[in-house]
Amino acid sequence: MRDLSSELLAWYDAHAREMPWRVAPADRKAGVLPDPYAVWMSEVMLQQTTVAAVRDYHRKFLQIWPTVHDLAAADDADVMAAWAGLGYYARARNLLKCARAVVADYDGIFPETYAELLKLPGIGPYTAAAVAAIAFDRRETVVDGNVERVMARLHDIHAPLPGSKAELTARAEELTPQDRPGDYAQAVMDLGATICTPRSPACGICPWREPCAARDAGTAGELPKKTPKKKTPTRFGIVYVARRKDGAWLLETRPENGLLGGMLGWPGSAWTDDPEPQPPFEAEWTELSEEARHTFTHFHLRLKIMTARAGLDTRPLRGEFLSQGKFNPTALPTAMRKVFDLAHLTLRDD
DNA sequence: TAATCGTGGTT
DNA sequence: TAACCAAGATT
Repeated sequence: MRDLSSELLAWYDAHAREMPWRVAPADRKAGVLPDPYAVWMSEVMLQQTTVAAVRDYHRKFLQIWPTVHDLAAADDADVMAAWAGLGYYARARNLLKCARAVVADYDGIFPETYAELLKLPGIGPYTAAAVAAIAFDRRETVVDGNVERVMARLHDIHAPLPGSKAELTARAEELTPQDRPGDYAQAVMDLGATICTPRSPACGICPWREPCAARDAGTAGELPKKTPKKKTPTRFGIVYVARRKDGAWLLETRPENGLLGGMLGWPGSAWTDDPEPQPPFEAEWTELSEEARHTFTHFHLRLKIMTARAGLDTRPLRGEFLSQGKFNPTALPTAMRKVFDLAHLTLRDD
């Protein structure tokens, strides 16, 4: 039986992608391991998110909060504001919970085992394996979208995801080597990201082209199969953008759970087929000519924007006025940011 | 188990 | 343009 993992590691030694939080294979061979905090941070940010999108956020977080102690002591609102734009905001809430748990329960030292990591907030099967393997070089098997795709092709597995996940995981586990499991984990993912891509895989230059069953069968480009998803519906909503004469904006912190949970946003209606108007205070609300459009994972959203001026004595039913200096539009999630971009000109300073 | 949860880039 | 896709976790 050929040593597939060794062949992939040889490829990785020459072709590893460069990432700020990653220790290059040559340095790892010299005994260097990365900062577990930086690795954990990167893996959480990389959940369903591209490396390109993560880079700047990772740099920013490490600069503002260099250690897990710093992050654990941070204000919730500051962390959510720093995460704004990256999406999947439950990750940011769990990031903070996890940092506080590591400080409180582990004296600020990240646990090294899969089982212990898995107990922490925001750390699931993938991230627990990734941190254990990459930060501590433990023999754990990462199974992300890349690994699923590579295994489906290597073994020419046509059963559709997500049902085939267990089998793909088993195939991945039996390939994980005792030596350099951390580099191996990163190697499979690099392979999937750069060679064994979803469409038009570069089989001609793949280090696993010879043992690859799908390459042999000519089915690589159509794997892995996935059960079809239903198309995304459209929901509607009404948002209210109000500004006080002193320049303050009316905003609210959204509930912890649910869509955009814990993030700053404009008060407004629920997002439904036919939303009910819910002005946050009595006023002459003016409808903006253009609506804000945004697409989430599972629905399209169209927001009608109402604007009004508020008096200094206005007491809103919901939200609170944030002074000009305290309100930073970059702290808004993208959907709310689009509303601001459309509305702020009509409410500009007098 | 299946639905929920963002965003930006690619095809 | 619409669908697809990205180093998934949670409930």
